[in-house]
Amino acid sequence: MSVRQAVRPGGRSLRVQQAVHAAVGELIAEVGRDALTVPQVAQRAGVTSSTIYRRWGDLATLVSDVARRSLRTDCPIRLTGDFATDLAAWAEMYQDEMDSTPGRNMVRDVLRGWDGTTAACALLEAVRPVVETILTAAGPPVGLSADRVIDAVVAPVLMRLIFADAPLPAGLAREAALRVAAVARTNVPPS
Amino acid sequence: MSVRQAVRPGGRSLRVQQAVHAAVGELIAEVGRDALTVPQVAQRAGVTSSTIYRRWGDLATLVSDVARRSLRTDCPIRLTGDFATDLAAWAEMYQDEMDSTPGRNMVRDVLRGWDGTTAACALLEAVRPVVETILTAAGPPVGLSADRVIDAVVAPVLMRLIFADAPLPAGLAREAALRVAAVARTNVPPS
DNA sequence: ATCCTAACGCAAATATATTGCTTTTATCCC
DNA sequence: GGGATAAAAGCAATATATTTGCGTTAGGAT
Repeated sequence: MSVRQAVRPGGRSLRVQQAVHAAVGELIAEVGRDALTVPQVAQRAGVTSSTIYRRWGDLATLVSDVARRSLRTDCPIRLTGDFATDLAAWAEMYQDEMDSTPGRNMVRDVLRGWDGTTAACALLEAVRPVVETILTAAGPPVGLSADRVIDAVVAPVLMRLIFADAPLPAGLAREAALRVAAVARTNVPPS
Repeated sequence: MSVRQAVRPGGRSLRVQQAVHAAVGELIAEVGRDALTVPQVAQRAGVTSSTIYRRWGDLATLVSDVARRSLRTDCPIRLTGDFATDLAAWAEMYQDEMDSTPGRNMVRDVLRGWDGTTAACALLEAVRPVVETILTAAGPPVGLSADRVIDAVVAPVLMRLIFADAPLPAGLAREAALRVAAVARTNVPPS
């Protein structure tokens, strides 16, 4: 039921993994996630169903596995060194990226493969290094940890994406970023 | 695939619903969520599998449906009228309730039944009236909406519950509540 | 009381998931 | 290179779950 990281990282195992991942991507585009089945993926990838079941456990885990790999972890923001500016710019980009059709699909797919007990997924871990980069570039504001920033900026986006009925308000993440930056500034002893 | 609210709210339909819900609760306690199957639930409830498939669509939707009903929506906090005090007290209670085994299971079950497109679920809607009650009892602080409070207090709890590896830090929600209350205070013109 | 039909039961047909055993083939070690 | 080893894949039989057509039951309305 759990994804085994392929003990053998090359050769046939790798080819099978690539073929299966590609098949999932193609078929989701063709028939949609809801009509996707394991036997279908197996046939398209040229493997047997039992291979998929043994390696991934079930369809949700497989799709979740594929979805995770579409996460971008880099920070395509030009850093100015000004904390409020940098964080706001990144926050805006983050919200746009998550609140898109592929972004929402990815969140949905990752959650469907979640087993509920172990660590949820890489969704947050992909975000932390970026936030830390922005923090250190700014040198970093008093009393602000990456955790605090993620709680303030990322959490509302994810929460509303999943649980809220209404679409995300424009500027939600950007304003949260500016707010948390402003609070940090008030904590700085006024020289 | 979607939960049809029983068009007939009484009689046999109601009895079937109650029997099925009870069976789900019992069997989850006995064999665990992961070993639960539709035929098993059907047998325990004294109905046929096709009844369950036709009415709920699949197991995840059924379990999600049951989980939603275990949400408590009332506010068991004695309101003092002081915003910071009341919100902090509720936040602490909320975190404790969500960060328990039944709380985490509920979140997990609700998400597993999520179809990813429509409104996620009642998890947030159950919280909003409570926050609004606290806000109005305090009369309400300048520049603070229920949304803002939920973003600040509830979002980090839910996000970490789902996506974070580490256990919830003690006092996470309480401190977030105090922080948002403090910010609100600074917005009030100093009489 | 009688009609209407949503909801259920039954059972057959289909689809999906699991598993024991065999075969292939990376990888390791000489 | 060449052989030993075991992980990973294939195959096929089996078990389990899901879907579906059709007849039946019983709320709820007239």
